[in-house]
Amino acid sequence: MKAVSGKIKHIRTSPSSLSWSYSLAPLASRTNPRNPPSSTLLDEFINFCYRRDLPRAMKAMAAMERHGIYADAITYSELIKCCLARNAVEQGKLVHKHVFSNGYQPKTFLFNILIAMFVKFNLLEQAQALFDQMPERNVVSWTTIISAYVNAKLSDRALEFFVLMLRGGVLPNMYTFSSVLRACNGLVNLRQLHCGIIKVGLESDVFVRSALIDVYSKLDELKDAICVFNEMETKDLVVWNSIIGGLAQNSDGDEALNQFKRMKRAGFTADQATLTSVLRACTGLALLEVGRQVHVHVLKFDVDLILNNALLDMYCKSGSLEDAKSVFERMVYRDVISWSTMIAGLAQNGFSREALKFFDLMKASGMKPNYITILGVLFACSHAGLVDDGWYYFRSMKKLYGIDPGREHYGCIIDLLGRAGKLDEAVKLVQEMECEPDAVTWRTLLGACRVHRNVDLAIYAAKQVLKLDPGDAGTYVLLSNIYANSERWEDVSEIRRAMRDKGIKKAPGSSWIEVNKQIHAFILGDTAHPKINEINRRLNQLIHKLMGMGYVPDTNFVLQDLEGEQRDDSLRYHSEKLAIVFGLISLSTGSAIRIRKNLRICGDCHTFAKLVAKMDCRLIVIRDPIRYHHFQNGVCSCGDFW
DNA sequence: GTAGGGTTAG
Repeated sequence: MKAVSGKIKHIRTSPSSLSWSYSLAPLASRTNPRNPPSSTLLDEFINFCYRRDLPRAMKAMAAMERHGIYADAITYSELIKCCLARNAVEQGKLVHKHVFSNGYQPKTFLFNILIAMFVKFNLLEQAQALFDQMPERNVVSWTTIISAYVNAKLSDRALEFFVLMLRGGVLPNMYTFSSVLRACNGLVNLRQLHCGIIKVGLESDVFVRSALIDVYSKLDELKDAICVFNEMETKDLVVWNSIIGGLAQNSDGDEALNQFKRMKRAGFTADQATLTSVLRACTGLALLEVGRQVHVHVLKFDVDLILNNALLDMYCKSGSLEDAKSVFERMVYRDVISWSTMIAGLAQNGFSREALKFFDLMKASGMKPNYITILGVLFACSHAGLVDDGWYYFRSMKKLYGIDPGREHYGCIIDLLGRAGKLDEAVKLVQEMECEPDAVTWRTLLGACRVHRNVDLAIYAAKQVLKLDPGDAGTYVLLSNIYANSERWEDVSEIRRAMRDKGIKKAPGSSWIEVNKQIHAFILGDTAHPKINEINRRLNQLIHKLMGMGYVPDTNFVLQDLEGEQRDDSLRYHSEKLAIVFGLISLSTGSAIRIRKNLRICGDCHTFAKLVAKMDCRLIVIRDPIRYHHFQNGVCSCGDFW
């Protein structure tokens, strides 16, 4: 009723319902030129429209049509608002038919309203047909149709209409630009649009700016996004959310959190979108404690599905599955993303059986899995070595769920076969894949060769990786180590030369640990951390103690090592060992040590972590780029299979 | 009558 009170406040002062038609008399002047001079039917119709009485208005409309009586565009727009509010699609279509009955041609305004109605009802074809039928189109007509195509993710079509609009000499406004910006599919047309915006003097509009920030960051042009953001004198919440979201989605979690602090200092209160992005930043950095703080604020928006999904993911990716499960259980609504997040989260953390149990529960609840759900399921199978189950899900996904296996699904099965030592079958699958294998596919096979020490196949797979991804430093190092191990020194120097010529350097192994909501970073053989001397002293003592318990540092890890060429002593100072020791020094007795790494963990650090977890009776969680290791009581959740 | 921000994999 909100809209009604705005429109007819002046005629609702009388409490008597009988006075309605009398009071509405001035509105009858909103008559269509086709109408007879005065009409009770029309008065009634107008009355029902403004009272949002859809059934009676529809009846009155039918009666009017029989008598050839029509209302004005404002009245029809009220009726359409009512149809939209009730999602009354059929009634909306009847209004459209009524307006055009007896060959009447409405003005642009009413055309626009009808087009907008069809768009909101998701009837794009009808909207387009009406648009085509218009004798004259203004900026609103064009913007409505462009924005409809943008929302339908038909960017090319949206851009085509934008060009047609310009050719037709219609000047775009801020509504048009905020829509069409979202259709940008490349930097070139984004820059052109940005110039156009400046030319027509719309660059200071907040809607246009937030769209610009969003599109620049989606195209990975963060510098430009930040530039647009910094130039703004007045920012609103959405603009802040755009920049925080852009940073969080581009793996710049640190900066996203910094901007979030600035936003709060500027006096803004976070809403659902802000918190979702902040959680995503925490997820990327595995900041469990900061994430927990955010959780407190999330409670205000209890039923927000997207926000709760982001919370779930944060807990999963911080290795805290118990928290994830309790959030999941408390969620009022769950969608396919909630389920997929849990399944993938459990699988990545090494709880494959539980992941598959969740998949069964999901199906039992009637939820239909999607492409990503199946990836999580296959990931669970591959990381638990469940060959038969993996094949079953892979072979039945098309039939049971109508999902065609993609490259990533093939990758999971190649991984599964490779880990299980079935390298021949894995190679066969690569050859039979319905899609072209990419660098990731070959790297998966290479990983399996590393585990099973198949030198010839490893060399072949590494060469395929380098053909498709010539800048992959890890593969160069691995290949060089394989050659070194086979004493193929000429090949070794060729690889080194290639790396030198191409300027390829391997990123040093780094680990991060959160202590008191602060992130501490360690790199291989670190000397920069303020407590490094104490860490090294404790590390040496610890290694000595562990060796007494039977620990033998594994220095022969040529086919295993992903940290690079360092051997012997440097093995001692792998970044995760430094981070573990720092955790032992800094965290209270018994509390979990959680570490995030940029490279995959090596065999020696894996053994080390198992022993430390046992000796110190605490949980150690190490997250690498692919999966998670939960070390407890001398064993790892990955079952030494990674 | 037409506009901007948030979730699962890789």
